[in-house]
Amino acid sequence: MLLGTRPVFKRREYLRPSYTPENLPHRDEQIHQLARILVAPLRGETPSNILLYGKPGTGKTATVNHVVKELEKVESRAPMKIRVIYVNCEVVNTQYRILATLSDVLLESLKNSRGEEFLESIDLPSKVPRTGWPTDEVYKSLLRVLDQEPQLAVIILDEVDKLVQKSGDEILYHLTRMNSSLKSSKVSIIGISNDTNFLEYLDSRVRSSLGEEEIIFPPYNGSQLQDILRERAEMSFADGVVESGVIQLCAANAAREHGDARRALDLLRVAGEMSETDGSEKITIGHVRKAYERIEQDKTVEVIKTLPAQSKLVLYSVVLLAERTPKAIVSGEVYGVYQDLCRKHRLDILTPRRVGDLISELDMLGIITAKIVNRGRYGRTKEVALNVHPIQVQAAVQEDFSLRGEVLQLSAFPARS
DNA sequence: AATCCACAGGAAGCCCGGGAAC
DNA sequence: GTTCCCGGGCTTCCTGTGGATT
Repeated sequence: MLLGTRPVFKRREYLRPSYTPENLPHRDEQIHQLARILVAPLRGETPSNILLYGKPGTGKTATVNHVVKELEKVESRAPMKIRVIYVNCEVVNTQYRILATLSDVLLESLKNSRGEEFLESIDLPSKVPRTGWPTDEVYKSLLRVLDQEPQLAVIILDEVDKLVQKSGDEILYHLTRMNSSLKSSKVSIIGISNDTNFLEYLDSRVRSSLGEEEIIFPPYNGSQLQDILRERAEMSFADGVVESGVIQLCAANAAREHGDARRALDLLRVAGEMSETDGSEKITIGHVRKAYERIEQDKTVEVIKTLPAQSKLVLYSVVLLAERTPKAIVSGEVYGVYQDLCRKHRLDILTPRRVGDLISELDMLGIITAKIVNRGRYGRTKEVALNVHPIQVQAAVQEDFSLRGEVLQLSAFPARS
């Protein structure tokens, strides 16, 4: 930031995805629904399991966090303890580890309130080992800890769809039926899913118990996104720095992308950062455009970075050829350069067959375009064109490929005839 | 009309790591 | 612990393609 320039940001963190706002515009209905369901067991009713679903960035996690905070505020007046356990199933993604995580959290809090000796006296460990126990043993100990003191355990399973994809729905079956095995405590499961068709993958018994209550989060539309952005902009930026039209543009962009509020907020934040590096005192529509490009670019670099080494090499071969010649690039040439690269870096050389598949995969990802052409006498082949800027590829490939400072020179390859 | 280039892309099977079952 | 099974990455082998060339 330049000296003497007024800072654009007041509190940048309010625009970060990790921040949960006090106020969630256009989610009142969902908040009330969720709160109503969660409060019921405190009045003695059997808790329901809840499934929340909606596209990414529609405020599912934020809503849950919000309601949970409210719930914890009223805990002192509630007839039983309220324990909220959050599990992100993308990280903790096996049956065993989920059960172990849940047990550990509960054991920890029991240890804090009653002391370690108490745990020993009733033959409970202070921690479930990361591996080693039979799964049903962990399950039994979870039930026992829960019943040590009357409590309402709210188990939040974020990204459950990922869990089911990876480990099946058995764990959900057990979790949703825990209430019938508990004497004094109650359990409420909240599943959060990005996948709207998620329920269809489930066993019918699980489906009916997890989907007892469903809350749907529709995508935000343009004007709703504007409301959200305006509120956050107010909190994050200095007064009057956001030029008119900026909010609208950010909202419109995100509305096109399935009403993803996270995307919209990112866009606004990056636009702010853009104006900051410009040394500007205002955030303009131009900054939003730049921010958009930047985010798109970062996305492709990210995709390339996560490619397997061999694919990177193939892609890099295309880049080298594209820089070398304006002519159409043909798969055979790509393979030639690829071989050279492999030899140079002492990597195994894959067969042309496999490299052909890798080229197709890159095509699917949109990084390159490959189309089949018949060149008569000169055979049938694939013409390959690069869809991203060579610089982006270099940035992504060279970093972790450990090209060991040995920058690949174009001159290292013989000119093609 | 026949030929032939330079591959595309299907089928089958190998190899290996990881998880489940015994 | 061992065995079994599965899936993904990869190779080998193969057949197919269609227009420029002969």
